[in-house]
Amino acid sequence: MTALSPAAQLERLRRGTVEIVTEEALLAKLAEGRPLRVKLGLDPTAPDIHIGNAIVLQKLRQFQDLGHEAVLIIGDFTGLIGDPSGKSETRPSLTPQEIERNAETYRDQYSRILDPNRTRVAFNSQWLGAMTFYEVIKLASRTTVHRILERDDFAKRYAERLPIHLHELLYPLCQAYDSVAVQADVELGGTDQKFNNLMGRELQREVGQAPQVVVLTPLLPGLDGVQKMSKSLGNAIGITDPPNEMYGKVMSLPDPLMIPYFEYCTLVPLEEIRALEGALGSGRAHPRDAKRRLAREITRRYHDETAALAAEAEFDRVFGSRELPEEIPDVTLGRDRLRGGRIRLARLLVETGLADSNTDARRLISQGGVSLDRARVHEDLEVEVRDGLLVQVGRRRFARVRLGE
RNA sequence: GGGGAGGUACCCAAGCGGCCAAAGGGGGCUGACUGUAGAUCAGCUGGCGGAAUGCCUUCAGAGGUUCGAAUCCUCUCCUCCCCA
Repeated sequence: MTALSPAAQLERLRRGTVEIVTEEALLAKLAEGRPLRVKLGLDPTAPDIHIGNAIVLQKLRQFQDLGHEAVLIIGDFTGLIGDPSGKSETRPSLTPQEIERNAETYRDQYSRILDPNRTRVAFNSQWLGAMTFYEVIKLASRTTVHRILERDDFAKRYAERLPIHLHELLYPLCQAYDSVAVQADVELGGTDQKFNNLMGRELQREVGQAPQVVVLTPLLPGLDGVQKMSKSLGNAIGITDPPNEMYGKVMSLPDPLMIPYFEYCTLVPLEEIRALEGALGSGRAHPRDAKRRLAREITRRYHDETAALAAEAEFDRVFGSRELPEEIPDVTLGRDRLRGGRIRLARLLVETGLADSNTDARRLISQGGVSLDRARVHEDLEVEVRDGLLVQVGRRRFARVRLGE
């Protein structure tokens, strides 16, 4: 256990959270002087962590560093039933083999942030799948429809007369039951999990357990600046993204997102962030420079200083002075694709994967987005292909042609 | 069980017999400019085709009416509302 006093621990844990229900309760639990069991529920889909869900994982890591115990709950059972969010598609059912295989993947992925030696991974099918229908009904009797409909996404869908499937109403209960099953002292989650986590408190109280403390972390807006970061929305920065991509994605953030990103995704001291915010507001700081720093900080956090600086240099080269990137992917082109060493340009773009279809390729050409060996080509003509030909689409997609057999 | 309203491209949403590959918005892509892949402005945004008033696929699914259907009819699946 840490030598830190309960108050000092609370002080640390509070940072970067939106709400703790309640701080008094957390303080009391910390004062018990035992390792607390901190629960975090995760989606059962393939784990691809982005810097948004990394926020809550980092909070969990902090608990670990203070000597507490992390329990990751993979919602394989809840995920198997269907879709709780209403928006996304019904999830594909996972076979037991897939679940088994995922167990390893989860450990591997999450150990990038968590301390693997202090992390327990559990699948909720273990207890939820074992329940009899009788037990399910008994569980359901612990709450009321009105209570469940208070959850804002249900309330909203109800008001808008959008479909709400019966089993979706059971989701909060399932998740709450997870807390009962592992006897959680604390449950972490994004602010969108507030209702479910609070339900855990209530259910624990119902069955005679001490109610868990709920710690809520902010949801990070995605690259579009509107929706929350999510891999499926294509607005995410993955923590395993290569440095160049990570740096570039940060640079593409809308300006107003810089401050929240500094706050949630970097270790820059709060006072410094406030100062920067003020400087930006008064025009004393240049937004581009602030964003460069942000991109460096984030890239450094998931890679290292060297990689961050290299990514910055690369970014300046390609987008600032519009020079060639350091590495250009080779694309092998079979000689059988050529006619007398030549090929129609649109075909070449498709063959090299720079365009989705012939029509797409033509579109790009006519819009002036295509260059061969740095020279713009405006017409879809037959072009001479030699080994090493540089094909470019837009500012950031390159391919070096390698002639194969 | 009865009655009513709906299911349109990546998303939202118009269209309600030909002028519909299908308005508009979002998203995406390209260009200009710049402070970056930010902001702004402009263009593009099913596929095949050198091109065409050309061909193919698409308006929940399957049939049908018609010279011609996203648009009309029948059945099926799905959603919402009202009544029971």
